[in-house]
Amino acid sequence: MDKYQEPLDSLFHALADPTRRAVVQRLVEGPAPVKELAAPHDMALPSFMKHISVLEDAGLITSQKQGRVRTCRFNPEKLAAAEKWFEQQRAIWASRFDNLDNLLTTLQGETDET
Amino acid sequence: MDKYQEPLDSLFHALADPTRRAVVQRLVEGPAPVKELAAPHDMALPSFMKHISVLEDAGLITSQKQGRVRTCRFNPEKLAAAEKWFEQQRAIWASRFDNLDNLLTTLQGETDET
DNA sequence: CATATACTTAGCCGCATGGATAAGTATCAA
DNA sequence: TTGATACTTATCCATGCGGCTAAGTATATG
Repeated sequence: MDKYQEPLDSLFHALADPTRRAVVQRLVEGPAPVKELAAPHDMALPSFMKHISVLEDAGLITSQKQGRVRTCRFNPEKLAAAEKWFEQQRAIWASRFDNLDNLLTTLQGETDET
Repeated sequence: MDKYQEPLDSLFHALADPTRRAVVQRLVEGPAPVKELAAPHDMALPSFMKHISVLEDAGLITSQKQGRVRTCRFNPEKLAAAEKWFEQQRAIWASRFDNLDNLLTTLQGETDET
């Protein structure tokens, strides 16, 4: 049983960590071996490898091993899926005044306080 | 001590759950009371309220109480911050062939296998 | 062949998360 | 003023997460 049924779950979970976002930010500039990726992070290697696994399971990166060295690469497809979700929400939000009912309830709400 | 020092941490964490994304998707269409938001989700109210708190702490939504009813609204600012991060990564990725070194190491890598 | 390198596997730990129930509070409706 | 409604607070529980160490494996390098 996978924990994340929906792809966006694992995707956003993977991005909800500064170490993992830093790895992605490094890999969009080009591929790198695990050792190089791990260097800036003050953390034991097995701990760091878990982050790599999370990113790989989410589909944000791929990796292959040659000899002793595992090289990681960024995979742009999944990021696009996330961006798509954002754009959909933004589009609906932008069209929220398309009918008068919405406009009225919104204006009403804006006169309230907590 | 907050768990998430960086705003993107709490933001992506908040979005890494289908219940919470569904709430956001509902709220981009307009404000709604907690009871209405909770209705589609087969979950006890206190459990659901935790999701609302997570979204509010992340800054994705706001809420105010009038009488017995707490009304929730979408807040677009934080979503924009996330979108900005995505765009930055996409921009760097798009410019990865700007120098020959990157191109060569990439072409080299594409002939490998796992 | 011996040693260093680059992971990999296994197991442990404390805290956070996502769910639950039970009981409390405040407001509105009859 | 009684009762229903809409949360709220408190507490509990199982699981997951992010870190650790210790030990193992496989591949260069001297």
